[in-house]
Amino acid sequence: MPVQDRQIEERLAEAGVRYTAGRRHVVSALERVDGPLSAAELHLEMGGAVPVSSVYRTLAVLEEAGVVEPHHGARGITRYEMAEWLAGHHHHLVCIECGAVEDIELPAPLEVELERLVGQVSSWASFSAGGHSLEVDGRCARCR
Amino acid sequence: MPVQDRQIEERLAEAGVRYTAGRRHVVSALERVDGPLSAAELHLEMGGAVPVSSVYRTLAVLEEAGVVEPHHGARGITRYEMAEWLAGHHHHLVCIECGAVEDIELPAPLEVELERLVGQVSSWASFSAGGHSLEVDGRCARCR
DNA sequence: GCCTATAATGAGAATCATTATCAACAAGCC
DNA sequence: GGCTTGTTGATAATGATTCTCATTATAGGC
Ligand SMILES: [Mn+2]
Ligand SMILES: [Mn+2]
Ligand SMILES: [Zn+2]
Ligand SMILES: [Zn+2]
Repeated sequence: MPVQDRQIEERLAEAGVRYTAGRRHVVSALERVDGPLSAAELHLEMGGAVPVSSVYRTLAVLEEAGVVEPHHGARGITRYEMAEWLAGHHHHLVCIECGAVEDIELPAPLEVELERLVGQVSSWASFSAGGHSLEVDGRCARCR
Repeated sequence: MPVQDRQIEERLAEAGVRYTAGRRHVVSALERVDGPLSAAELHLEMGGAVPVSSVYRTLAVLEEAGVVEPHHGARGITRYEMAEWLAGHHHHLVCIECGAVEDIELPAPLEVELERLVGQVSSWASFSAGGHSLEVDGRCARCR
């Protein structure tokens, strides 16, 4: 029961929902993989332990509580990953062939620069900026 | 018939498809608006002149030919905009409230830096990079 | 202009991800 | 144990997108 799990439990308590076995399953699957997963992919990753309809509802609950974040990809597929306050800030390599998403981290100096720019350009556009994400698309090692 | 249209005609010819009236309608609607549009939104924008099923097919043809590019948003909705070689390279401010997407341009120096980083981190990940896009999410002026 | 081959269109059916329902179930509390 | 309320899971409904196929338009060849 790592620190993370305590924080998640707490966050769900604040949201007024229980941290049930099914929800723990989904969280632990998301923690174990390295990029965002769709409901169907999660269902498989858990060996069918949690039915698809429950995966969807669980993801909605976790998103509402701020534990996971959605990522909208090709073919109308939404994948989820642990929220940034749990997984750390990062960006994505997206394969235009198979849709796989890989996490990447930028070197701190560029990240700082980006952060500064985002604030600047946002205020100029009267836009209240929350997060940001750099998406690089191309072909993954398997799809070359 | 602006320069753009010549280039598009040429590109479609290379792709071995015709630049028909319906396809011209869709292109001109996308050129006239200021953010990416979905198939349904395009259908409306054109006053129903092109049936929805044809809009979808047309967008697929235009994407295949590299004339338009998809943008994947919430609720499984895909919106299209003119490709970068026609509209210019830019990034996006995405409103988490109403879904509106606004185009932004980064200052050249940061763009150069980004480009360099994208190439670097991609080769390290055995990833063949195509384009990249920085998405900033937050609340637009209207939704504050 | 007319013919023919081929590309494109449009109405509707089919598909697929997601969401809503609702009856059965589990947890917390007295 | 009963009671209350949150949770689950099978299934139906929804909505965006894709497919099908009969019809129509277009480009050449004559
Ligand atoms: Mn990620
Ligand atoms: Mn744009
Ligand atoms: Zn791939
Ligand atoms: Zn807005």
